[in-house]
Amino acid sequence: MKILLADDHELVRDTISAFLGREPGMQVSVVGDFAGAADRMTREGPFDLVLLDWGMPGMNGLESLARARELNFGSPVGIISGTASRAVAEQVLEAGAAGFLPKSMPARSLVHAIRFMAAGEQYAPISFMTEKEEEPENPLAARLTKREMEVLRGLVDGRSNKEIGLSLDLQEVTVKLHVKTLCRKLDARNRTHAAIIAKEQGLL
Amino acid sequence: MKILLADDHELVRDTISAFLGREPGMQVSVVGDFAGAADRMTREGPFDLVLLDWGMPGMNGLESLARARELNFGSPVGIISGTASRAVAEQVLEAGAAGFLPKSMPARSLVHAIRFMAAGEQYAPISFMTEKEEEPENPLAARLTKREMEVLRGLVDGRSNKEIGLSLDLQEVTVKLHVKTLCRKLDARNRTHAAIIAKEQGLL
DNA sequence: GGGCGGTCTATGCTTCCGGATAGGTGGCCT
DNA sequence: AGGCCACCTATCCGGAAGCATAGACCGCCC
Repeated sequence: MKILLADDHELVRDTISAFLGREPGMQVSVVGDFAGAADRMTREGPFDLVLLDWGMPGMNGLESLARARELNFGSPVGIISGTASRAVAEQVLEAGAAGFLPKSMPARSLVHAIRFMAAGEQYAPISFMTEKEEEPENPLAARLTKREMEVLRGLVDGRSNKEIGLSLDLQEVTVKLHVKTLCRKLDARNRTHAAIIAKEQGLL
Repeated sequence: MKILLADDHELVRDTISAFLGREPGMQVSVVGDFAGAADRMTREGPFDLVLLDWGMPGMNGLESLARARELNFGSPVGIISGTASRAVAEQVLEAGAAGFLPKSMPARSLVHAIRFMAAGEQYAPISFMTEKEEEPENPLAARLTKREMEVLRGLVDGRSNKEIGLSLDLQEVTVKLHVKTLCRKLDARNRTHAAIIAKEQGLL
């Protein structure tokens, strides 16, 4: 089974190909960008399965996916990504990708997924496709109440306690209370730190 | 040699650990977030080398790095990242990380790097540290002087004027001056707003 | 030399923040 | 009913932040 793996992270593609190479009958070729993948496909193709990283150089979304499918003579082309959302996954599967492999999936599933895709089936890890259904929620956000979130938004906008109180129809002291609670819950040393942490964690 | 690898991408940590596991004398433990890493270190530590992904859940920049170094009793702690810039690399090395491993490095170098770091040396791939010299300078950053940038970093860390003054060997009043100037240049209404703007613009 | 910008410091003042303490209300659950 | 929790308010205090004004040093450029 001839497989082509395209990923710009050399460390990742090396170790994955080493991992797959131990499987009997698997021959893994690796490249670091889309141009390299296209080149390999035209010269050595078609492959039984081509895996393209969604964020690699030269990779241009669905357009590149379609082009790869042409170059591979219709044989399966799957997408692999470390950051893409479920929406992207649905999009690429809709567009005819052989599968979507988030880098958060376990390695032992990878072999099965690859054989599955090479056999012409469409693959996507169930856990990934379902878990993010309605839970892009931040674990930290769950610990904050509605009021605290409103005050936090004021903090991030750099407003004073008084201003926040006015916009939320609260007394300044009450805002102070929420700010103190926020600092405790976010493990921040003061309002500025809390705002920064909120920004970093994407608590908006 | 006991190694702890913390990365939120299961596929990546599985294949890397499988790759390293073939090396004689290497025992690789893996976890998926910072909390897991902290737990392992307290219960099974110290490790000869701990590798932390820069973007994993619970990972909070230099703060987490420092905490990990404590938990590992001073034994080497390195940073691994797929996206971080050269600036981040320099920052973590400055902060005492055992090394910086971009995921774009070849796997064959990984083993050498690990043995190097476990031996107490500091490692970073030369190619990565030199090639990215071309920095897309922020237009706003050009308007800030060196001192102002230093103070700004203090702001983003949520430190008080007094603390910033101590770390930079300045009087508190002087820090206040720089903060005021920063607010004017960044068009911020106060220190918190300035810190947020700096974060959004990536002025670090 | 003179001007200018970056840097540092000082004094004095008002306002705001952070923290402690002490309550009060209403909703929800057992 | 009692307990818990989110939520709101009040008062007090020390310290920090923010602002203005003023003076000084240095390096650089015209």
